[in-house]
Amino acid sequence: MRLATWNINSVRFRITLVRRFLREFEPDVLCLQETKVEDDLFPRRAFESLGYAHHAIRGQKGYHGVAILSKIPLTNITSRDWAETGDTRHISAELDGGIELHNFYVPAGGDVPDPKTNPKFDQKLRFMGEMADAFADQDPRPRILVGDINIAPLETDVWSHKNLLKIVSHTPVEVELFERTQAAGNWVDAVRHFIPPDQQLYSWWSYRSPNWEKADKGRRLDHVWVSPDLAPSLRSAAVITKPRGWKKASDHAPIIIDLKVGDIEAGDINPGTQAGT
DNA sequence: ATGGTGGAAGGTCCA
Repeated sequence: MRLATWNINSVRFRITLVRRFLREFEPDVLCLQETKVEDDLFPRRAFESLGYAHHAIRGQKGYHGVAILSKIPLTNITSRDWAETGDTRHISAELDGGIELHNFYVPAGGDVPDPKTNPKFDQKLRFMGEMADAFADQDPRPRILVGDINIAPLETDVWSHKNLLKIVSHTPVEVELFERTQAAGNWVDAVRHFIPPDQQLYSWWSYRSPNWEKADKGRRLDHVWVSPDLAPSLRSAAVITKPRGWKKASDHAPIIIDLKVGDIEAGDINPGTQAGT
């Protein structure tokens, strides 16, 4: 099974890029964040025509929004309001075969890394805290958590650890909370499972840096976690950097993981698609 | 201390 996650920054504005990505990389399941569209205006047909018949969509007008588009049937579709944001930042579904999939868009947190003066940062910390609690007391079962977590935890997940220590997304309080959430759910970082932590790895490059590729001032804000029972099924994982260079690109690159589950064998990711070095 | 870019909404917010 091939699973992809991508902060698309408006699914309608970038529907051509989404279709190109689906044709070139053929994931079985695609998780999107920042779809920026109400559910009844979601471009379902574009996905149906490429074989993604099963949809779990939770969106709102103009901001946020998450979606799961799948070739595999989805059941038990649910969503939750985390940290009382009132935003559409989460949707979950069960994949045929029994894997529980959670798709998150964690709040970015604003500019000032102080929960006392910046309500957005406070909300981000509470959001992550609730995520830690939510998965801590569940029975061990196959599950996958993906999304734009808006935190780059490792020193090698940012272009400069020192320069970003006080920048929201890489502050010590966020990193600590990220690690606590990961540990509470016994989550395995599927991407770092294959790409060693001493290697620089990013999934986001700001629009504000004109030559993003050459400057390469990126951060790894997007993540794929799997429950420990699924870790032996992991076959490969990669940040797919190419779509960041496409015309009208999202500022985030998609991530793909391949798993051997059931009778669906994972295809190897094409050479040359991996990020870094 | 500021601005750089981008999408969507709609004369501004959020990232």
